[in-house]
Amino acid sequence: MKPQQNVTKNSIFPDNENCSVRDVLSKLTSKWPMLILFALLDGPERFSSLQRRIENISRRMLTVSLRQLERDGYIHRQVYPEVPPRVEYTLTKMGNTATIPLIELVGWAERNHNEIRSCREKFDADK
Amino acid sequence: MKPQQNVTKNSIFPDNENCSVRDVLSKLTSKWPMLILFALLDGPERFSSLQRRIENISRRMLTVSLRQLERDGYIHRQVYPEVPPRVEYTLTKMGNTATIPLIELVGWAERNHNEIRSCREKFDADK
DNA sequence: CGGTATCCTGGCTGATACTG
DNA sequence: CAGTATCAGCCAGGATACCG
Repeated sequence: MKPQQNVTKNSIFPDNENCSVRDVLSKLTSKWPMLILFALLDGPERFSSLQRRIENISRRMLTVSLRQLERDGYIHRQVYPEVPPRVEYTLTKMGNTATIPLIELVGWAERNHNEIRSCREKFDADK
Repeated sequence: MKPQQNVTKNSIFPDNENCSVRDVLSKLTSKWPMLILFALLDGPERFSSLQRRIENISRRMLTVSLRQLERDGYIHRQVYPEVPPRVEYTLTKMGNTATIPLIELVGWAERNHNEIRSCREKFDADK
């Protein structure tokens, strides 16, 4: 479960641009997608409900991010042919497993953001 | 004005701008800082060695990212007053613990990037 | 060697208006 | 309700030149 075999001093990650590790992570951890995955952990959600739960996301960025998550297989988009239209988003199995390491990361951030803040203040004071 | 919060399900993360969870994660997982932390896992590194090991990073972005990591307390910058100058960067204790969930995340990405690629191709073919 | 300073561009992003 | 379309601004990030 090592990140790579580069325990020696090789270069860190290839920068292939075609779904490399860098590519996966950059999309997964960018501003909105991560929050969307978390919002879907409690079960299916509709577009407007997602927008309410994710503070400050614009309709446009919600659309764009949902499309990208769907494209990469993290979420499923179910359209119910009703009037008014209803669309529900759910985590796929892969989307679900992706949240596991993400939750770890969030836990770390919650445990450490106070220390980070104080480091930052100290650094700025010394300048 | 913020919209009323959902009664049943809460909003995901507050967007405080002052070292909140969102703030910590956005800096930690952005393009270069994560790679720098990984490069330092094997021990102290000098500026030029880091630039060699992190493919395609510019001198400028390496400087900027190192400064930010130092400011937030992830790394320590040690200057040796020699000629020519020598500067070594090392992970702090906190920086070290940060890599634990990050490595988990990288492991997930490595295990899943093939499936992500195939999802993506399927999605694009259906359009 | 290990950076700064400066300029500049492309892509991310938000705002607004419109629609099936 | 659940989007699209269009436009404009900003800033992360690259290129280049210079410096202690």
